[in-house]
Amino acid sequence: MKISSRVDYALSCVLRIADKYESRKPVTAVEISRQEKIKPDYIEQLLLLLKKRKILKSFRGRSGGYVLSACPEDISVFSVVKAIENEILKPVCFREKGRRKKCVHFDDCKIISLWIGLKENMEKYLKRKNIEELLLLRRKEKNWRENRRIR
Amino acid sequence: MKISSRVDYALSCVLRIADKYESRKPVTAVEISRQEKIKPDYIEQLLLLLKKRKILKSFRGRSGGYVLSACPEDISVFSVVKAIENEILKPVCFREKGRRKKCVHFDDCKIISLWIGLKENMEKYLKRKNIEELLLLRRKEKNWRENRRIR
DNA sequence: TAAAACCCGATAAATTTTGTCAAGTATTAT
DNA sequence: ATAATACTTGACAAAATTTATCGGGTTTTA
Repeated sequence: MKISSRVDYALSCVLRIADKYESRKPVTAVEISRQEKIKPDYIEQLLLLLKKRKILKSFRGRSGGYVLSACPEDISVFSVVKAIENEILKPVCFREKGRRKKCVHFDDCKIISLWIGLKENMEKYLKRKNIEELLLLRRKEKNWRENRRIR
Repeated sequence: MKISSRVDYALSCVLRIADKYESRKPVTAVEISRQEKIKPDYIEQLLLLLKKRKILKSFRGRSGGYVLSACPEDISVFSVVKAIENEILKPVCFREKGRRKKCVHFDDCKIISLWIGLKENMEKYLKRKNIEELLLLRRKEKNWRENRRIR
């Protein structure tokens, strides 16, 4: 199991836009594209999903682009993941395949409840993490490196 | 993201074998195959992995089969998942692709630490769950259904 | 009014997962 | 002994999913 690259990229995009949150200047897809080395068309897909879920707002026209629709602290990692994937983990019963509609041992199969629990656990974790937190981590490390360089 | 069917099936297998833990009778791949409607060859692959990780022991020959190598309570769901998948979640940095060996923004990219945290969280959850627990859930429900039927 | 940016959907390419098959070796009940 | 039963291994084809690309729009503003 892997985190999909789309989710990972989406998070990068949000972070790039969050970097400019103070200045309130919209960030364009092309700008992010240059920074992240991803084609703008591909980024666009992600930004649109993020916008649909109200994580981003966009301004059109010549000096347009995307901005956060809330402050970094109020945007959870979960909401970003959810915007892209909808379900971070799909609890599927693999015995429902074929012509059968229900799991062979539907009544006494408790495995799916395990995956549902796992999913809830993951969601709880991701809800605790927010964009601000990731931003701070980056900045702290950056400062640390810059201080090191000076000496 | 989905739990792979292999993990799900492996867990079913372990549960089927655990059902017979008291009687100490080995359970054969064909037996499980009939119960779970999966081809025996496919099940074999999973059983072998489980055996390699010491979750199962096997007896060869005419009246052979598989048994648990520990009591159901001492087998965590995590160990089963680990036997099949090795890593429940691979924390990958998607910016390492292409000719570049390292992430474009290696130093200031903290996203991967997020996935590492998520992975640890998932593992913790799965370590708490054991086979006995799943077994009890099944049996409880079964009894409940049977009591209902009698009245 | 042209440039810059957003918007949308279809589809091709790559990767991963899933499942099948074949050809063995080892063990034991009879 | 030996046939039946079960375990062992590896290669590979089919299916599903993910990833990425592309083309053709519309809207807005310097």
